[in-house]
Amino acid sequence: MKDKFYITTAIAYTSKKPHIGNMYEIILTDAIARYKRQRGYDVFFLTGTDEHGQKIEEIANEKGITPQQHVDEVAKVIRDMDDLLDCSYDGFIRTTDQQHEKVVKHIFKKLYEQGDIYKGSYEGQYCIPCESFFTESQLVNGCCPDCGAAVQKSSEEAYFFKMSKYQDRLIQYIEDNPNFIEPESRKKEMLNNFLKPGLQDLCVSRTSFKWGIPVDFDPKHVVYVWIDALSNYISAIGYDLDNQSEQYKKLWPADLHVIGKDILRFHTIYWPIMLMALDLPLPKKILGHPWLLFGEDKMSKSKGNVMYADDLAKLFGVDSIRYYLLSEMSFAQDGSITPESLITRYNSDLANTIGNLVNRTVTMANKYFGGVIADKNVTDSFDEELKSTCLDTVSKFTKSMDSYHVSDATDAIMELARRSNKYIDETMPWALAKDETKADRLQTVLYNLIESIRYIAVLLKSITPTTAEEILRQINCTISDYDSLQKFGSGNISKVADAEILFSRIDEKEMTEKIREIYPLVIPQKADIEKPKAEKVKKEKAVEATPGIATLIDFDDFMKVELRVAKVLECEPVPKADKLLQLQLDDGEKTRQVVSGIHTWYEPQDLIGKKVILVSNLKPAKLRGVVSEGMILAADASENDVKVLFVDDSVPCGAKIR
RNA sequence: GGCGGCAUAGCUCAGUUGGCUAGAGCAUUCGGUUCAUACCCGAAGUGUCGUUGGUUCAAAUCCGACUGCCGCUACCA
Repeated sequence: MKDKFYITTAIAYTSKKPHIGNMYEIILTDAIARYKRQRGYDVFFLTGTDEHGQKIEEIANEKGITPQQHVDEVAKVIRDMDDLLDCSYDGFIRTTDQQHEKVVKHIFKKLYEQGDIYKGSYEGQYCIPCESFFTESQLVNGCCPDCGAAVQKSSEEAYFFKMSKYQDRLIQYIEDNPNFIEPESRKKEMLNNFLKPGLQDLCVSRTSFKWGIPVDFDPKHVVYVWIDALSNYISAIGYDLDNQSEQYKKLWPADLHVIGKDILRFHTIYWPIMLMALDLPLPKKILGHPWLLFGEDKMSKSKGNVMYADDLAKLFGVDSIRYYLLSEMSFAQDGSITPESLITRYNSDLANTIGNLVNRTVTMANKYFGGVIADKNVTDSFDEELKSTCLDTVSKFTKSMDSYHVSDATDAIMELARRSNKYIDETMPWALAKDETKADRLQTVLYNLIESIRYIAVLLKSITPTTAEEILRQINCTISDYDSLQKFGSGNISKVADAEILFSRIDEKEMTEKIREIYPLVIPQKADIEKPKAEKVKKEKAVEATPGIATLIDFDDFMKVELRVAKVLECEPVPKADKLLQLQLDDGEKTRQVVSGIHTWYEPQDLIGKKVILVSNLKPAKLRGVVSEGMILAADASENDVKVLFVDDSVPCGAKIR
């Protein structure tokens, strides 16, 4: 009986059309799924869409349609894109599916009834586009640190999940299963930043919007994103608390969740804890993949550097896009897409190396023998090397795919293609063709070549499925199972079809123009090319000018900072914080509150009645929930000591310092 | 501030448990070839393997310090 392999992508948020970088995840997952099928696994590949939340509600309102209409539209766009890119998913879940909603309600209720979820209240700054809450200190200029949109203060009744209850069990699990989180560095982040310091309870419901799954027993709440979205992995395969489907019993636990590095925390902490609370086994592995950047920047609409897979597929072909993403993205490091690199990789790898290899070989077979292929067993020393490269390639490919290092696997295929091209030069078929007595040798050479091309085709099945089939068609081969790669010569090929070009070479200038037509901002204009260099020089100069000290600033820059003398009226520690003191200051006009991280060195009585220097025009911020309207100046007296700068008592409060 | 990662040829990166003249792809130059999509093959390369101490018969590879970049995070203000 076949082993099962249950693999998932994260579900895509139905706010807008996904860009090329967003599609990397499902292509990666698809390559792994196809590979596992090739290896004989009974694969179930799940993907889908995350369709709830305030942002969807707002977009629908703006468009004057219902949220359901909106998500129906976008879910279709996403699914069409998946289909276009040949993603061979077996299941497609939408979080608006009735069955999913039912399961989520049940899960929420069960967790509430067993005391893992309790009612409390939530306060924070909420970014609607990102669907996330932020603390004051996370904000950048008072706006969302991710997208830069304005945030709004929200405080509302909410349900919370008691995360801390399970944290020790989870730490234990992660330590017992060292490969649970990959890449390794991400595991350390999770452990050191969240688990070891102690988990905060997680807010799991909202009342500020309606577009979500209502909480059964308290319908003014809707289930907030995590319980809703994460449950898809079990609801999609028929989990339902007390009545679990056969499919669920077969598939769970998942073998691999493929997700973006940005949502690792939710998949490696909250999701496992939810499962523990439900008394279900944990997934076997979470793979946090890197991002595809545009050049060195994150893709975003506002930067104008967004490209879409459907546009690019029209220009380059679906398999070229798949190949590009899979070969360009390494296991743990962010990858990069630019029109130039896309064209270069296409030409050098697909057109010149693989495409040309197939074309020249099949052409020769037709030219010299009318397409007939046979192993006449007239060998030479070159042959053995080619054969062993074929076998080595299989084992390298296998090893890489088994550990999900897909770009290493594509490298292995390219190596074989290069080796095969070299074999042609070594054996010089065109020279053999001139000598009739060498016809058998020539047959053998072509046979070996076609067989090594078969290896390439079979291995390409998971990477570029259409191309793989096309190559097999041209070499007229039906034996393409993975096991047939065990032994060189298993292809049993006797006659090839006509040669047809797989990837025609692209003219760089022409293609660059075509891309510029679609994405005018993506191709840098001449003026922009000089710019980054200039900036770099500038930066270096600034550093040079002031060795060891910060960059020099203008007087005007300094005058932007308003410093005033203020008197400490009251001072007390901030509750639940051991480094923070909360001060009430007289700034000459009014009393203002400042929070300072100096409790380590000062007790309240050391400060009360003293006069200090206040940065009075600092944007207010919240620290540990307490508003701070400015900061007081202190000096790093030594590595581990801080001294507050006190001012002579004769200086009046509010006096300006300059 | 805390935790983690990375610094190798012009560019993008490989370098397994320390071992002979440090590798690949792309780009560059030169040569070869003509079956093929001006393609392929070969050669030339350039490298103080971030800086600096140390361990060792031997270090890009191990340890310490420093510098720079990146990621995560915070009771930084």
